[in-house]
Amino acid sequence: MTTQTRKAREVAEREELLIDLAIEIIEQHGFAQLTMDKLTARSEYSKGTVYNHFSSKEDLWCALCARGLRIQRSMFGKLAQFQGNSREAILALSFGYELFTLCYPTLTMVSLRVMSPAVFEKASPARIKVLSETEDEMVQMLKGMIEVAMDKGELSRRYQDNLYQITFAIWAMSFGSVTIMRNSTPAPCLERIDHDSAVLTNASIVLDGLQWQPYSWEFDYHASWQRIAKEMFADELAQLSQRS
Amino acid sequence: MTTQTRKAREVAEREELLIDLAIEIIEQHGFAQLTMDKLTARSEYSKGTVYNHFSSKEDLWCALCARGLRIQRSMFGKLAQFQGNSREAILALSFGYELFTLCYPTLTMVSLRVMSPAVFEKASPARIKVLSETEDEMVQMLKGMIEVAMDKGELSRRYQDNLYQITFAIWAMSFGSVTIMRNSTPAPCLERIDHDSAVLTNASIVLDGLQWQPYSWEFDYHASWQRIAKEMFADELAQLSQRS
DNA sequence: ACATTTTTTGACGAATCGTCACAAATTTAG
DNA sequence: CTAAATTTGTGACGATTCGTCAAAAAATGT
Repeated sequence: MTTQTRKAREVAEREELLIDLAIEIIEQHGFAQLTMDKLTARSEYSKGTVYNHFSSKEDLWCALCARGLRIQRSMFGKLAQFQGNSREAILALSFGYELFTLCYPTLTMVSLRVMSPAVFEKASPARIKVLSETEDEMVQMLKGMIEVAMDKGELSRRYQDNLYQITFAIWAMSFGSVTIMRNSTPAPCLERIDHDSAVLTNASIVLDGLQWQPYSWEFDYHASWQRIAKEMFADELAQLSQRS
Repeated sequence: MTTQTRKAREVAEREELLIDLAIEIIEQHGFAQLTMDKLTARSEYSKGTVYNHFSSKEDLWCALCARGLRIQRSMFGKLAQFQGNSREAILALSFGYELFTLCYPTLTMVSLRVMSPAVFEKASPARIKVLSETEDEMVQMLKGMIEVAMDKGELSRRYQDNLYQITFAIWAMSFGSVTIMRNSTPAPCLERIDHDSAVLTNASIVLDGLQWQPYSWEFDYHASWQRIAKEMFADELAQLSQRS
């Protein structure tokens, strides 16, 4: 079955290439300019071939979204090796998520757009399966950290009956903070908060609320935040500051 | 200047009518089916007239979003009269926001879609101004509650230097929770949490983290949640349960 | 009653989506 | 190695959609 696998690999490679081109289009001309015709024109294939990969425009969006989730997963994997107490490990994840949105604003915006039943209905089932599986892998990583923290006695057992509720709280706060800060309408109140530390502050509030020790007043988590940046993401941050 | 004001009123009324029709279209045929042509066809006016109201499709979206914010503001105003301690008052706001997303899923979806620079760039400045002003009014209400709570000694002064950070934390958590729960891809982990109490739980975590007393273990906020439902939104909830 | 200004109209061009009959390439069979 | 069968790729096409604009209709002022 070598020809089978070779063919399949070629198709997969072409799909990655098409996704790269789609991202290029968005970054150069904006989200609205991503059309199937333009993607076709930029590739060396024809419309029919592009439609062989993506059953619809919405399916293409989901493919972009899946790419974003894959990048996030790899960042999370890297972060899991961070040396520190269990609370710092969670902060590292929040840091990673915010950094992702800064490094890949395009993919972030796409994810936001994709989050709607209307899109899921038009995307292919296979694509949606990949999406939810990748997302779940990350949730499982987070859940693992929570279990470890509880075993070590650093996290209160008050919510032990539904660990998923804890993952949800952390996830919702990170997502909400970043999404409002980066995508919302220019609201006066948003100008009054410190964008650099807002995610750290909000994460700290949640972790304090979960009675996850050491509390924010017992430990210098600002130092942790900076250590995460320096030890885990020196490259990404250098690249980011160079860009702006 | 009676003719002037009469004319202006007629225009405003027609605009509200057009927005009603747009919502009808979305609810009957889905978001993607809302086109300027269809809106024109459903109205008794012509395309040019519709474009006199909404400079572009994006501007129409923002108008829908503004309608949603106006409804939220009126719900918030009603909630501000809720009798209870200062923490319960904040819970009432969270309750109101969740109820809004349940009562008006269409407008909620629109708000999510609108949150992107690409849309704001194509919308008219006047429309955006209305949006950010309405949003700010609600933030100010929230801020007022925070100040009262601090004065009464129910809320720790630890974050008193940037009250907006507190409003942001509460807002981000409510928004994040509701958005992920209602719009996200069907993730396995989401099926494991109790959708009815997730917003209350998450809000409680944040308020505990802010050291907002009485703490969640000192007071029965589930009872408050039900009281808010019964005293403030009996009508809306009855209507809602009847629908499903 | 007539001129001027404002509002409304709908046909139009450009651009987009997704399809499908056909062409090219690849695989299989003899 | 050749021919049939199957898979893969092509791009013209119909159906929609967006936003514009010259011309018509209505409203206003004199």
